[in-house]
Amino acid sequence: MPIPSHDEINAELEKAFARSPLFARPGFLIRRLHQIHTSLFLSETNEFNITPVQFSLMSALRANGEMDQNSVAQEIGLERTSVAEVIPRLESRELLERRRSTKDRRVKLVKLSRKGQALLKKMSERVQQAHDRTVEALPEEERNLFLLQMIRLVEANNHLGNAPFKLPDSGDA
Amino acid sequence: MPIPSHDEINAELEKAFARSPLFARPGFLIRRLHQIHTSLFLSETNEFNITPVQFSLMSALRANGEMDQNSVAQEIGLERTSVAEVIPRLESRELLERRRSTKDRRVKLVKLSRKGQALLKKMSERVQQAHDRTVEALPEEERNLFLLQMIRLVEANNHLGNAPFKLPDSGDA
DNA sequence: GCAAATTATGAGGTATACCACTAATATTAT
DNA sequence: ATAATATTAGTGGTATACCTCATAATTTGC
Repeated sequence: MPIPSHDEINAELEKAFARSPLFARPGFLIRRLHQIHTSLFLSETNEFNITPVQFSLMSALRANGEMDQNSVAQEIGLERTSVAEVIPRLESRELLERRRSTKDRRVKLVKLSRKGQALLKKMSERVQQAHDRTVEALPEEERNLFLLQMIRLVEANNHLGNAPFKLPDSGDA
Repeated sequence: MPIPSHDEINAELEKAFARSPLFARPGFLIRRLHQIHTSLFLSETNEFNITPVQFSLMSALRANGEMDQNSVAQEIGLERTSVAEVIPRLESRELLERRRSTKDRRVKLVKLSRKGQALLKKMSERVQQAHDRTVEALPEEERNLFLLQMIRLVEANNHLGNAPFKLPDSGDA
């Protein structure tokens, strides 16, 4: 099945706008997609009691090893102070370890604990499921284009807000 | 300019994944898009001191007239208790009016005040700008397809967004 | 060498977003 | 008629997400 023509797209859009005028607003659709993905993620991984952001943070630590908190924030595109809230929650569950840098005593270095590594591994299949299910309703041949479009939008606007994330190579995540 | 071929899409995707492995995760991209749109919305409309959700709620009231709070929640795809938090904030600014239904004394009916209507009108151009800028980086001929894809995903998973974990038995509805 | 600027982190505040529980009212089932 | 159930709304709790301000440590400018 090919990607639909402009005429088909526009006809479908007209019908959708009739169902709800909110469908004409990208921001509304993005908010709903965010809710939906979060819901899928939590239901897939509920036995582990980990949120999407917590998982992203731990993934970044697995890929980059020990890091200071600002670098963590840049790796996952999250505001510095939000990261400072997430880390203690994971630390109290002994999924992370923290220590003061001896070179720069302002810096707190964070790394994954063995327990954290093990948890990431156990969760990975379920997490992949959650991401897959998020875009499952699109015809397969459209999914990659959709991903690419989201990437374009994120990269084009990465500078906005206080949580730009670092684009240059970041290993695995 | 036509929509790119599958080969072109896949080549671009490979390059993007090399820039950041997080780009392979729909959930990550959606979270970033949500941050980006929120940032655009707030910077476009900062003189009015209204959030995207507050604007959606007021828009629903403009479209539907007086409603009970549950209906408002369903209109904008927001959890009932979140709506119950947003409404008092708008009410205290006299943008909404609330009264008890005489027919069913449990129900609180909400509607836009004149002040609320005027504010919506004054904001509308800026809000449109925020939504436009969110998808501006896509080639024009791809924007409608992108919108339609988001609509498909939202409609296909609409049952998940409002209350994840609520009804373990159904799976539909 | 030392004040000034910068940087890393944290604390307090506001606003979604959701869950679990409660209170009040309405509906139903017997 | 009234006890059981359902519905509407609110409260308190947790977790993003971001802002402003504060604190401590480093770097810089002179």
